[in-house]
Order: sequence, then C-alpha cells, then structure tokens
Amino acid sequence: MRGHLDGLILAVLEAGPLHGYAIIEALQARSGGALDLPTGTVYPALRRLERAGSLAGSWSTVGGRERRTYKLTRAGKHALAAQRGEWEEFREVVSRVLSADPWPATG
Amino acid sequence: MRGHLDGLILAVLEAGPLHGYAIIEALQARSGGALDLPTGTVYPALRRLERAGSLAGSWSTVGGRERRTYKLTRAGKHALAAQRGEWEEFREVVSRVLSADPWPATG
DNA sequence: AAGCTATACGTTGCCTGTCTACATATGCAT
DNA sequence: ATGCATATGTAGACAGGCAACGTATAGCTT
Repeated sequence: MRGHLDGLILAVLEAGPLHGYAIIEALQARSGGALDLPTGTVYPALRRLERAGSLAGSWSTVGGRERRTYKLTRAGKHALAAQRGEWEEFREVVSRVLSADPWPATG
Repeated sequence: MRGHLDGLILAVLEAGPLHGYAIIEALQARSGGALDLPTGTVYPALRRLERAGSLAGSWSTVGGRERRTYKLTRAGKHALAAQRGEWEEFREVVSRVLSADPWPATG
C-alpha cells in the first residue's frame, strides 16, 4: 500500500473498534476484494499506530480466543483527517503529472 | 513518491527525451511546484528504469557540460500505460476505503 | 583572482515499510 | 485425528526514497 496503509486502517476504525483479523476483513470488504493484506503487514502496522498514539488497543477473550481490539484515539482522528488531506494532495499531483498532455503547448 | 515515481518519470518523458536535471525541473513544473525531488531519488530511479529497459540513455556534451539524455523505449511506453492503469486502480481503492461512510448500512 | 550561483552528474548509507515465511493456539466439523 | 477458520504474532529479507556528500563546468559579480 506504499505508505497509505496507516490511513486505510484508521479509516476502517472510524466506524467503530475492531480487532486485527476483523480489520483485515473490513479492508477486504471495503475495497471490493481488492485489498488482501497479509498479517505480517497489518499487525506490525497496528503496533506502530498504537505506539504513535493513534490507536488504543485492549485485550479480550471471545469464545476462548484472544483478541486485541483497537479503537481510534482523539489523536488518531486527527491523524486520519491529516491523512485524508495528504491523500487528496498526493492524488491530485500524481494524477496531474501522470495524465499530463504529451503535446506541450498545442496552441 | 512511494512507488509511483517510475510512472511520473515515464510520463514526463512521453513528450520527448530529457536529461536528468531537466526531468527534475519538468516534474516540478508539471506538479505546480509540489514535486521537488532530490537527485538522490531521481538519478538512481533513472538508472533503474534504464536497467529495466524502459528508458534508453545516451551521453552528450552541451556547453561543456556532460548530459545523459533519456528517452522512452517501446517497452517504456508499455510500462507507462501499465503504470497508468495501476494508478487508476490504486487511486480508486484508496479513495473508496479512505472516504467510506463511517455509518455502515444507513438504510 | 576569489567567490557565488546555476547547471549537471553521481554514490553511499540509512531508514522505513512491506512482504514471505514461519510459529503458536483455540473452536468446530468430519 | 485431521483439517479449516479464527486469531495472534515474529524474523528476516528486500526495495524505495532520501539526506548527505562528492565532483565538475559556465558565468556572473566583486
């Protein structure tokens, strides 16, 4: 996801807290199946976001299985807003350069 | 530029061959000043693209200064088309997930 | 002549993010 | 017992991007 993973994770947690496995499924669902991120990508990212203060994690046991549920912190919401802004800017710049007319100064 | 740099470089070379320094300036111009890429980013990328067969480089001397001018190869044009396709997909997925309604199933 | 800026090339070495592969454990169905 | 879905995680490799550094010429100013 080339540096945009953090934003995506924060975005799916905006609707409410989820645990890691559910986050992977949520990303899959929201992307229409396009995003199938391996645990080796997502779990470290969650740790990273927690360490950064964007997420708060807590353990619970559901049906004999251990779960670590993450929720957005206030800082996380700000981070999400920032990520959305940065994404818009990034998107615009890349789209502009990528689709620039190959004919310089036609008229 | 997180993995999209190659596409941007190929895109500015679509209009015609340029040397490294001019590529940096072209990216700056096309992005409205947003992109100010350091040489440590661009020159290795050019080498990489040449090694990959997307660019063909040639030396020349202009005004006593050495220049390495790069032009798109046929493979490079295909690579550019592929990059554009990938970008569209990437853009759609990220935009969708990032801007997904926080209210699941409103009605 | 000395110094500065713009032009033009490049490398080295670090940091970060991502992924593959591996490791662990439970519940449930067969 | 075997296998699958659920659920967590780590270790190690790899690649891209960047800051910092290094080299050199042309041209202008002082």
